[in-house]
Amino acid sequence: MSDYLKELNERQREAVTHIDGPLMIVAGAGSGKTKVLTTRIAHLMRNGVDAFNILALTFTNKAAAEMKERIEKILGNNEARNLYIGTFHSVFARIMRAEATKMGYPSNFTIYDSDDAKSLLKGIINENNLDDKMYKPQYVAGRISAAKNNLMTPAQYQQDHFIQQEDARSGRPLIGQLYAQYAARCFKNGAMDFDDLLFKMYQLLVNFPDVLAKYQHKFKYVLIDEYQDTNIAQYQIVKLLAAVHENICVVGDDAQSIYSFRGATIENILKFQKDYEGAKVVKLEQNYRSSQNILNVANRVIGLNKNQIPKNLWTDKPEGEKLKLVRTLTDNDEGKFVADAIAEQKLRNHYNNRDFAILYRTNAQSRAFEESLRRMNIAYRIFGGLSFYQRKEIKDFIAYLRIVANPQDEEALKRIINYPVRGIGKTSVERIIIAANESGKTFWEVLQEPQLAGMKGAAAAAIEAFVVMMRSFQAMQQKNNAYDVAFAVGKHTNMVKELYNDKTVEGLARYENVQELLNSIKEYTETPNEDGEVVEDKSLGAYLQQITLLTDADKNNEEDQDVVKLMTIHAAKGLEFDCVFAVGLEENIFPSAMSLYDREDLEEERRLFYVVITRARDRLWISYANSRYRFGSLVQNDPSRFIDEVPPEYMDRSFAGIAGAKGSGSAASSPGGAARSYAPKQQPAKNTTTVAASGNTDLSRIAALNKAKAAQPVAHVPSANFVASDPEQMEQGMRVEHMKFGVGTIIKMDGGAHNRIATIDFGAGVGEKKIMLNYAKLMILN
DNA sequence: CTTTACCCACTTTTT
DNA sequence: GTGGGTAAAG
Repeated sequence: MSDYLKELNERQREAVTHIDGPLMIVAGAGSGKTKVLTTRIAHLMRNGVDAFNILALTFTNKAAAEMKERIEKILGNNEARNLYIGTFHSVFARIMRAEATKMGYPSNFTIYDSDDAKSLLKGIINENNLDDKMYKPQYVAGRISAAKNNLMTPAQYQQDHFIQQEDARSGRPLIGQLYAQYAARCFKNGAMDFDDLLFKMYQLLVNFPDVLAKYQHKFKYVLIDEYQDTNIAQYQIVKLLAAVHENICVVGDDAQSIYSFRGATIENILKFQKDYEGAKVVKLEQNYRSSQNILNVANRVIGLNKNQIPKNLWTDKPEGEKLKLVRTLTDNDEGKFVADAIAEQKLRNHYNNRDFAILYRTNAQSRAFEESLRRMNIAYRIFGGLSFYQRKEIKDFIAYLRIVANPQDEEALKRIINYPVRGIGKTSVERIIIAANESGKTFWEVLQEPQLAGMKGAAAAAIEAFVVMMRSFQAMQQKNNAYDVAFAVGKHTNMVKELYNDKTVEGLARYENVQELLNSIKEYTETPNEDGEVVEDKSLGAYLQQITLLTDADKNNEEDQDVVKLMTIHAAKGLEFDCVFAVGLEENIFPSAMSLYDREDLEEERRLFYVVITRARDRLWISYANSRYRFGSLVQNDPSRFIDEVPPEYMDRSFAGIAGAKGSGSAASSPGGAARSYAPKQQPAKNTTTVAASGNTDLSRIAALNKAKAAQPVAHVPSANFVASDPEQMEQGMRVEHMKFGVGTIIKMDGGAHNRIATIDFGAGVGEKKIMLNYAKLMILN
């Protein structure tokens, strides 16, 4: 085990064996960055540093898990479990859990994900009677997020001239006010959003010197992965934590900085040497991943960017295959082409599914590939997109648990107070919110005394029943574990039963998802604490805080499933694959339409292109479609400008026609294939579409007319003496008159005592209708 | 109060 | 094409 140093090259070893003092590792793509980080941590421990004194921060849970695993492997014991390794967010959440009460938060504080944050913000925008077209929650959330990532309080935001000017110019001068209200409401709800985990952490360290001292002392060695992606808040926190010992090691690659939209600033890595005088700098420039050809392309592409630390990435691997550029007619053809190519490569070069990745710019692009892979019977898995925990049914279920752990959580309450339906509707909720805002009480407190909000009768009774139920769950929490509470919630709210009774396909999936959630909670509570000294917090509160920070990619780490992987390029950073399909290389997609007009933005897109190129070990395809469906309609985009930045000598061009099209070969060999259009087959198609189109307009007009006629109830003029009768008296067989539907016969009665529903046959033209007697006006005729 | 039927906005990228 | 939000009917 002690020969781990032998597996390193000279530069790597230099970085690993540097123990005390600041160290910056500039690690090019595929240069063994993770290996260096993990080996360095193992080396520290070998040299007497206690695992408890090492903090390693990453950006994804996956990276953290991988590091931990690899360190364990090097060390050959389980000392690694005492390390503090995790994402910025999860490590800070863990610390905040211990320290939150100092800041006035409950230790069971809720973590709001972006959906929670947006819905809270939306409510606030409405309360202020602002136009949510102008004040789009997403936009406002973005401004607030940026402020927090720059460590700016609401007061500072409102006093900052530049920002005020910006907001005024964009026609949204009140954002500062919204920020203040949003922050106050989060606090009242006992909740932190993702940005707060950083922002509040910073405030904690600044405002409580004893806390700062404690963690400075604890974390004698600090390591930061992907330093180029840190934002101001992360940068300042790290600076504070490392200030005493200055045993800080950062690893990064400016060429792979792709998170500036999240406030990351490349400045942090560029000024490291100024921040820490005498810092040692090690450059890792040997690439162990990609073939010569792939690397050449990557180097040329990134060379077009102006801002960068000079590097010379090289490899001693063979030249390898050229890149393949593929043009298809449509997005569906692109999907088909990729699936075909995978099938072919598997046969010809003995690859497995797991050796392939399909990488795209936006999550929405996955559909065509899913369909074609499924058709070809190729196993795949999509990473990212909607995470398991963002599904409606899961969020609903978790909302209950959140209230149990933290009754202040208004967002969770609003979410489920009437789900499953229990007769607490919109007006009741509005009243409660108003009462809560006026009295300064929390939503939950108002629920305790619904009379104060002017509630009475059925609504008040429903609220009371709801409160009693929630209290019983909260009482359970004291004695029972998270799973027992969750099980009771599923049972007593009727949620599980309701989903079970929904026999539609989606209903079934929802039911299964909830079962899966319950299972995962069970697993969480039953997994015994690891035998190291670290006693993991198994409470409901800890569970909830943890899962909010989980991404889909983290959920199952069954790495070895033999599946093709589909994900965004962002999600693929740090990963590598034998064969990579970089798809959707079209203007407005990649580079994104949002980045076309700003040099900095465009350079970030180019870095993204660099990232996708450098994911590939052996083979790389680049594809684009002439036209594709976006927002449900067909659009055409030019080929991406990045295609022209690939030196032609490293790239083969081809054209993938429609499946089975004989023209595919000839098109591929024709000159300037990429620019050539596929004309011949389009002539007849054009004709048919025109014919169909003209026919369509008439048809659809007629259909629309018919529909309008049918939808309009047959004009029935109510009798002059029409008086609504008492619904209590209505029974099967009676003849009744309806205000709109006319005269009919009650053929069936159902529904509960207070919600009777009559099925009435109104005869030809109207037919049978189900009428809720409480609301419809009917007159008994007999 | 609840359900349904339209209408619209949505697409960068993530903790 | 989708999912969420709103208006009108039940």
